[in-house]
Amino acid sequence: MKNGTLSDVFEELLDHSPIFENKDVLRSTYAPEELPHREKQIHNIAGILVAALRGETPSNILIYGKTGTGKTVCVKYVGRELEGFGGGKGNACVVMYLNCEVVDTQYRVLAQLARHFDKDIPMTGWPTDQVYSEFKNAIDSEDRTAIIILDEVDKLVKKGDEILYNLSRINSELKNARVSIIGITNDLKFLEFLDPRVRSSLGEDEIIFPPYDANQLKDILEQRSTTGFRAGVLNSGVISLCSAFAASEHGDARRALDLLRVSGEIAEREGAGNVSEQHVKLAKNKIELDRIGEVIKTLPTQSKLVLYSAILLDKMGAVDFTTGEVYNTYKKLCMSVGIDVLTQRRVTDLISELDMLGIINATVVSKGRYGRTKEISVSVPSESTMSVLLEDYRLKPLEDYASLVQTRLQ
DNA sequence: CCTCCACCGGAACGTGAGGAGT
DNA sequence: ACTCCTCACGTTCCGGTGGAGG
Repeated sequence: MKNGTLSDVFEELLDHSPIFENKDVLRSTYAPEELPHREKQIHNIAGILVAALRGETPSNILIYGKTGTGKTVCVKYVGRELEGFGGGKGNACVVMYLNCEVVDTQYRVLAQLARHFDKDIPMTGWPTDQVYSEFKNAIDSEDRTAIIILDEVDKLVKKGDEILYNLSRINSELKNARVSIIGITNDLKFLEFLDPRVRSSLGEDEIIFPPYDANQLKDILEQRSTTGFRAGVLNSGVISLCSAFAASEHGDARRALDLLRVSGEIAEREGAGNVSEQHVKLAKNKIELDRIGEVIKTLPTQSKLVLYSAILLDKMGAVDFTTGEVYNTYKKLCMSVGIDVLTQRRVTDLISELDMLGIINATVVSKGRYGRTKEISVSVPSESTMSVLLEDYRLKPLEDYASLVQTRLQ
């Protein structure tokens, strides 16, 4: 009987999410039919790529823009349309998308491209030349235009720009097919590191994607929310608030969408019938906390110890404490963990770094007769931060220490 | 008004890892 | 295999300082 009721619950939740109609729409990876405020850029790209439909070689394109400005989604969109259109008109177009953060070497890029034409290329073992000619033959076997999209192309260049050089010259070795390259990057300085020959050929055309402003973000969120959420669950100010938060950062649409989706998730978990501005604030907090947690996890051990000392002091009831106090507890911690003790000079630097990251608050104050120091307070929740810190195996011995403080408090 | 605390923070230097060049 | 260079991380040394208390 119990099982029966439980599966009813699953059934209920599966079929009728009270909040979401289709959550995938609210992910930044989803490609919608319409891309608001990118008409100009899409038009530009299409204008360049249309040459492919006439059987000519389109110019290579370099696309700039910060994260979350819609570069990838726009290029993919134009690519899809082009492929579909070209098939109907008899001028075949092949669009290949590669994310260079994943495929980050010459060999892998070529192998991936060749596999697109159903070639069997082993993960490793072949000489790169052979993979190159395999790809060349495959592509040249028909009269067609191939468009290669290299996303995050700056990642590829870090390991040598030979591949870009080869690809940009491949047209002179082909008889039937034509190749054009679209590079996408968010690193504006990346061109400087490039071989001049590659630079001029890759950057025949350049398109810039500016960040979105709050109103544009609002349009994007509104458009997605109509299919993403059930009708009427969003309170009136929710979308404005999400876009305002995201716009005040970098105009990052990815952030805005995350914020909206997480707000919905929180509302859903609460069992609320609709999403309120309060949920957005909670979501902003959650996202921020996740970010901070990530930062803390990747801190160097010494910084973790310093932070741990600060949290201990905080838990012992001190509201503000000084560099000296932190340093003293830090020294004790180092002893009990068996890690070298750094000098106070160095620790002040670490404290400043933690301050910069927004994990602690440190301001210099003068206490007159009693010297001049930094007043420090912790600005993250101590319990959860402590457990994140204890995940580090080098800090394991401190678990006892933590419970010791706990008992002393009682 | 002067003193003097308890630290701040700049400068120069040491060290070892990792990359480029040859 | 070798040197050379850079870079991050730390140390040593030390001049500097806001303001409570005398």
